[in-house]
Amino acid sequence: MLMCIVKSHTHIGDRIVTSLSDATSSPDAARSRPTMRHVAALAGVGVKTVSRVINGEPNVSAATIAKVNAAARTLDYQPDLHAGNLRRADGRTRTLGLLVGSVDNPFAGAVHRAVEDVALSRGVAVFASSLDDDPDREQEAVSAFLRRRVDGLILTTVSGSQAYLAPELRRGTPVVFVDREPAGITSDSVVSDNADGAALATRHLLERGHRRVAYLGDRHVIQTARERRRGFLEELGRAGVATRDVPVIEGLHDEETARLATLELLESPTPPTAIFSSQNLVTIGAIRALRQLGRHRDTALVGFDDVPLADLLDPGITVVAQDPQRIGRTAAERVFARLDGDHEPAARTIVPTRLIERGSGEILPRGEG
Amino acid sequence: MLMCIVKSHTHIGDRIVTSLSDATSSPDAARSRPTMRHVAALAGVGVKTVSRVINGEPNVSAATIAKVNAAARTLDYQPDLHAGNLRRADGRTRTLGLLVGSVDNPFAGAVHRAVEDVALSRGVAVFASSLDDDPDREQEAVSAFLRRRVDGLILTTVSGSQAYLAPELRRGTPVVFVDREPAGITSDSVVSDNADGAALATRHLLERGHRRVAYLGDRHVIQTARERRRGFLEELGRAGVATRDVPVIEGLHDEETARLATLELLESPTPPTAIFSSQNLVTIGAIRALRQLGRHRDTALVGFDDVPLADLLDPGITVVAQDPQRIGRTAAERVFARLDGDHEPAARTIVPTRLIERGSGEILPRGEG
DNA sequence: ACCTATGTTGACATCGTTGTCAGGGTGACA
DNA sequence: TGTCACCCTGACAACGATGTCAACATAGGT
Repeated sequence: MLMCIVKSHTHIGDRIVTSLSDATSSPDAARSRPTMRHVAALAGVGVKTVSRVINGEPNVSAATIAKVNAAARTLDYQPDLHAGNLRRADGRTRTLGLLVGSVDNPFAGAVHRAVEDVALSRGVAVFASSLDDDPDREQEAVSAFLRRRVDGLILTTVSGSQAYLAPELRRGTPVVFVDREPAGITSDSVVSDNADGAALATRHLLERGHRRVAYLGDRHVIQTARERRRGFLEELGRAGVATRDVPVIEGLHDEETARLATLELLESPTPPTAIFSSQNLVTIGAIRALRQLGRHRDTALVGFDDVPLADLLDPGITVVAQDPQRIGRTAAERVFARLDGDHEPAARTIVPTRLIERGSGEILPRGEG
Repeated sequence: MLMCIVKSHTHIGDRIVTSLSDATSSPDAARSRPTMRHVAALAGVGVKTVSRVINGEPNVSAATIAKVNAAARTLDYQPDLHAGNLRRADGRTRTLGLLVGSVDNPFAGAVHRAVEDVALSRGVAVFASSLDDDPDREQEAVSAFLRRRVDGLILTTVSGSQAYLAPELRRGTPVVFVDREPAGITSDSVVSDNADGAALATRHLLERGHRRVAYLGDRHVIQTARERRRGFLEELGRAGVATRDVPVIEGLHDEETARLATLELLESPTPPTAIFSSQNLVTIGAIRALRQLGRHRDTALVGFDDVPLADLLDPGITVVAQDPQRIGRTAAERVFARLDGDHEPAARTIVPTRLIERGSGEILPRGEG
């Protein structure tokens, strides 16, 4: 039982015959990946018919469907999605590119998971990459996504301008910015209300009588970091606190830099009675410093973005929690809405933040506690 | 300035002329994605020459390179990686499929990040999916990866057998199993020594005099859960503890089920003096239950797999930590080694675990503390 | 028996790219 | 001046699939 495949060429009369031994047992056949032509040959039908069966198109007889399916199963045939896409009318790769801060950050993990869930329900696979707040990585990740012809992009960005995406947007590729808003370009975005959340946290501390409140922030290039700083300072201003002497420490991007900065802050001549930390890793660094100096029970702390197990610490960590799950879901839904033909103007979706009181934010200023 | 593209057909003398208006300004041109033909036409060279420039092939004059690059930039041309792959000799998509427990689990996040780092250094993009310990999801995720022709697979699995991957393995696709070992098939795997780690945790508790030690485990279908249970029970056996009355609770898969099971356990007539929880979410659930009943200072707890902020809790949570970062890195390196032609027999790489004492595991049995 | 409507099927061009190959230009050397 | 080698270049087929279209078989109506 020898199976032959005839590849016809355009030159009339010129034919090349490629013979394969029995596809079910020969190592040769097993080594190369079966194509539709192999399935067609084994089933004794044309390739187009195989295509019809694989894609569930109508007008194929039941007997033919059975033959083709049997052949496909025998050969362990897997259609090549990308080859199909080359010719397919809609040109969709059923693939999405997701760029987050870092895939091992809990916030990003939650966003990712939500995006995946929406994508999965539509048979779309997700490329995930970590930004690491590096503009070069941003460029390379986006470029890698586009070279792979993703149907849509969900991006956390850090470079000064995303204008480089303008041509791609014009071609109709949906781009949704998450967590941080884009610059130099207009497109959908899904973000927390950073300034408002920061103001909320700040007001919470002010209401408890704190006047020396310190700000621990991420690098200034990061849009949300600027927003949170703004919300913090504006709230102080509204309360009539002179912002000149307020300790504003920026450029913190991981636990360790945050811990060291907090140590320095607490050991200064006039340490703050309360701290607002503007990011989850910074919050953790601040907690470590407070513990290290035994000051965690007399220095108030409110963090922006929730921290794992924050409720199990003593005191529990009061935070302005974002809703990463909802951010991710909403972003994915926007991408798919665009793919489904939504041509509304670009919209900014603001996902509310929520203050969760757990103890650390309710500590009163020293001398009044 | 009108740019024309001539598509020659095979029929001699039959030519179709497609005219595009100026590609730099017309909305028409901007809407469709530029191909090599567009770039070639604008640069006034052949497509193959464009291909050479884009891929950095040698033997192209400096002047031509400049012309092509200028045209590519003007049109914002992005090569289609998948179209190229169709013809390219090695057939590599520079893409990898990663299946983890859930992308929002900290263990999985760390594995993912490590895989990404290795992949990025080789220009390979990563598809990430969540397994959710659902055999159907496993099948669908693998199938989705294969239809997209990933170069390699890194898989956490849950179905009873991975024999369905045999044909794919025969075709030479590298498959590396992480965290859990495969069944029904032989391929590379990178895992923690689960039985050994569990025994380590158990011994730690036994050495401190505990005799009523409870086991809180994940679902029995999960290979690592079985291994950890085995290590636990074997260590009890070695210490001469009768395993008949040992509370072994299985089937816990999230914080809440673990919390409820722990509550029930602690409220039984003869509660354990120590708990071994075999997974990070289960550990967290157990912590919550212990706190809830105020028993966290008199009931010892050792968890398998580290928990975020475990060192900041009071007491700190003693764990047998895995090294997810190393597991991910090693798995990715194995995939690339296979792709680079390594044909050694399949190997199981065991990444050591490490007991981290933080307090909860050093609590002595009641009446002796 | 004849025509038409409908269902089934496969040949062929095509998607965007790369491999092959052959043709032409240039410079070195005899 | 002729030969040869080398560099540059582009026409063409091919990769694995789908869209188009025409051919054919079958059934139904006259």
